[in-house]
Amino acid sequence: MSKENINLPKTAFSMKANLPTREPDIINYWEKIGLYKELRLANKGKEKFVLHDGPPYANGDIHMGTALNKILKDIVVKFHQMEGKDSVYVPGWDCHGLPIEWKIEEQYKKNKKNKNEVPINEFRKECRDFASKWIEVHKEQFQRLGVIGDWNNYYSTMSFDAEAQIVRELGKFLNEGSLYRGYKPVLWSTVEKTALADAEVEYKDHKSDTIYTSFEVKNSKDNKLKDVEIIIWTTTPWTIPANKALAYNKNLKYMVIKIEDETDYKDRKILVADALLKSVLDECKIKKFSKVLELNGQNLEGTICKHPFSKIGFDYDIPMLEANFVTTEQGTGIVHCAPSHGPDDFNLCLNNGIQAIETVDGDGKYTDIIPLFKGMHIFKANSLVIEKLKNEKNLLASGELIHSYPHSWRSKAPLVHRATPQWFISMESHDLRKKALKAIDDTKFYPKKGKERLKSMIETRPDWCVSRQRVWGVPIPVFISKKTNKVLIDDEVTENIAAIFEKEGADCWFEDDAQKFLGKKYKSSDYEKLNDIVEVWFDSGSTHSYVLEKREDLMWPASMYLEGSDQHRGWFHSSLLESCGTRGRAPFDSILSHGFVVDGKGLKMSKSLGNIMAPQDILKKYGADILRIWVAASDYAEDLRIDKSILEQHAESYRKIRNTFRYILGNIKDKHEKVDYEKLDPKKLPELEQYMLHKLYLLSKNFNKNFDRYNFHALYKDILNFCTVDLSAFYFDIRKDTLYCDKLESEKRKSTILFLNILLDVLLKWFAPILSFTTEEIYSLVNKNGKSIHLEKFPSIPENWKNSNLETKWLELIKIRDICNISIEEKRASKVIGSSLEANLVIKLEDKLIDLTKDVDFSELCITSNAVVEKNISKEIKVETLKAEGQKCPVCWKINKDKCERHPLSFNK
RNA sequence: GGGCCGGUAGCUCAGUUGGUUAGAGCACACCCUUGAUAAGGGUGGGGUCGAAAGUUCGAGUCUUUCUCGGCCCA
Repeated sequence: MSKENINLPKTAFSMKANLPTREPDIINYWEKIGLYKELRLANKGKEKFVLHDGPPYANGDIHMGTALNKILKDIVVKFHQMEGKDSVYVPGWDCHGLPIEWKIEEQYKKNKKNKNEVPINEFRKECRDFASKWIEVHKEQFQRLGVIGDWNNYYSTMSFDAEAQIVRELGKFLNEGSLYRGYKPVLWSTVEKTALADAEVEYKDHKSDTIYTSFEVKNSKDNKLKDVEIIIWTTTPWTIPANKALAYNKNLKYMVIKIEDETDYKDRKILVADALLKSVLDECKIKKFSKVLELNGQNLEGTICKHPFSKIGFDYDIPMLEANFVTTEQGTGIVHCAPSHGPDDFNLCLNNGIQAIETVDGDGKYTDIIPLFKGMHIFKANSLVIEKLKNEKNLLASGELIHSYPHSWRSKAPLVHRATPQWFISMESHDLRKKALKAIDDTKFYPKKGKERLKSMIETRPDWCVSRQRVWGVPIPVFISKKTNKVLIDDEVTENIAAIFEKEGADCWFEDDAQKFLGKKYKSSDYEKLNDIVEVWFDSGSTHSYVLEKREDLMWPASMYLEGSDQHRGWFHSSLLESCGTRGRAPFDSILSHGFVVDGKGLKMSKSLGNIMAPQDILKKYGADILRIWVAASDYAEDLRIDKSILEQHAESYRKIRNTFRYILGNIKDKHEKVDYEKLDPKKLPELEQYMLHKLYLLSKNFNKNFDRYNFHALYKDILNFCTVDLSAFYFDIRKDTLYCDKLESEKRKSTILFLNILLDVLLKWFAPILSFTTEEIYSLVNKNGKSIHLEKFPSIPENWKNSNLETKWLELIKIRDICNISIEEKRASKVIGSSLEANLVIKLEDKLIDLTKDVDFSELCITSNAVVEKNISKEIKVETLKAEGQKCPVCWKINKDKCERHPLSFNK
């Protein structure tokens, strides 16, 4: 029997996807038809959805994290697009900042060039070129992922209009008075007279002087603490003159002992942590003593002490403050705090209203505010401090220690923490914290836990330090009066600077005459021009002002910001503060945050573990659609695992989806007929198709629900399961007989083809935001209109596809079918039959089920040659499988005693 | 070290306010098919719900401790 009498599927849609080579062609196609422009044109005037792109740093190839972020953004944007909104996506890049400065400096090092000898703007130009280069690389890489956006009109934080607007934004804080000058410790090299970033620091061994000294209690809630002396240990005696506080841990136990040795400390009572008592006794060579008192850390609350130099010019109160950074690893369990010389000290003091001040100048010499020591270099001060402590009888012990200590990567000189003048935005002066907390309440978070995370950070964060002593960034546009030392506050000057930057960029700030920026109102000789730059979080935190507000195609506030969960402290945070400070509300209506990409075991990716996966490699091996499936199928609320086997699994699912489409396309012979859903009368279709329409109805309900909650992994799983369970293993399997063996004119076959057309339409659209390439491949196969699947809208499934009664019935039928399958399998296992078409079924049902199934042909449902239903007295469903006897029809392969009813002629040949 | 979040079959995920023998798909095993064919179908095995203790008639779900992992901070 030849095969010309049956309708076998035929399609140009290949089983093998070949995504790595096919996808770039599709990108070219999108480019050719100007897809992004088409999208804007087609949706002009519709309600906008603006996902504002958090700018990645323009430095280095993209990694899995960036790929995840961009794909997730693209999926969200496309969903809203197909929902019927004008869903605009403008990508951007973060360009200023230290990492790029390093890269250029590294190049200098290689070429034996000295940064300090290069004119600043030459250096800045190299930074700019470097960032530009990486923007181009990123653009290619992002587009390769299938991300659709305004790639030709992207934004960057280093464009002239951005630099200008950043100045204006900072000007708003300056003019309202919430931007102020304060002091903050930074790692400082007294040799190079410059601040160093963490990455410029090398740790190596250093010999330090160590001391144990004492702070006498002046006041305490606890009377027993009167005349007790608090002992501290430090490796930087030179910071003692800058001491402002002592820190204790409320969870530690402390001990007061009375020293009885014949020393300066004879009969004095000292306090140390219980856990460190032994080591203190040891180190300070205390032989004879008696225990006086044991107390909990919390009893130290509110205690005020005297400085060990209180009699020689340091007569001020030293409060004891609670801090969890105090440990019992070494020392005494009490930490001496100099807010100008340590980040911990600084933060603790700041939270308790003690400001850092400039105690040491850039050369490393004490400033005038330090009595006794002013003008002295700090590294020479240790011995003097020790001598004075000894004189004051407040030196319990001294020694030396070799330990790991920060050094400059250039000069190799030891570094110190030094309070330097910095610019801060106050959290309180203009209620910034309050406004930001209110804004968080008004924002929707996906997942919900993001809200608490951001909130707790805003609640406790200190004032925002926005200045950096660096080169590659936007200058802080501030002048300080030489006479009064006051900051010049004048809107006109700020605007003048902004206007100049807009025209020529910010470089001119460093080289042009200050008069140019001051205008005619002020004389440049009266003012000092600040040379600090704005920290990059302020740059990117202001994108809403120079991107969302300025561009016609966007809107303020954005519908959504979507970033990794680390951005709760980063971009979400800085954007929120900047916008609340200048506009009183958040620049976003909602925040979607995703977890981090980790390896298959849940460990973070690192070079040392050798578990890094590069998106480039995945694209080469699997293609972007597989990566997109991975994104869609993973729960972004948690960390996302990825490894070879996980990708392999998704590639397997992809094949299932691809074959689902291939089955449809093959049977409709690549000719898609549009179906008018509203005009379709389900009742005119066979029940199986009616039931499948009902399934689509349910699926669409879930689809919408999951989309509303941005639950993509549930949404994807639903459609995937529909393809495998309801289509491949059920509907497709059953309808093969009709499609292959029924006449083309048969109503049943026509209904099947009609349903396949509906399926193609619905599945293509539902999958499009995720499988952007494959759906496009199919779309252009069946539509030669030069359009794109991404210009389509999601189908709206009519209410009359819903048929709950039918569902109840068909769930029963499927239950019976399952039992039939078990029965068939038994016969197959015992080698009575092979194919299910070699079976005849005898199904025994109770009356109720017989009624329900009277018009049902189980041989069709179970793909057997024959099936009869008989009455069963009990409720149990019983199925017997018999070997079908007779002749196999050469067309439909059903076995009949008589000639095949459908194909009687086939036997003659 | 601190704050926050998380750990359910090999994998990706479901498991309402605590309530039958903890589910799905994939993967796996075996079988069938050779008219979706580097496809398709059927059946089946697989989990001490990270660990321990507690509350309860009853805990994957509540509490505590521990452990492992992630992000942020120090």
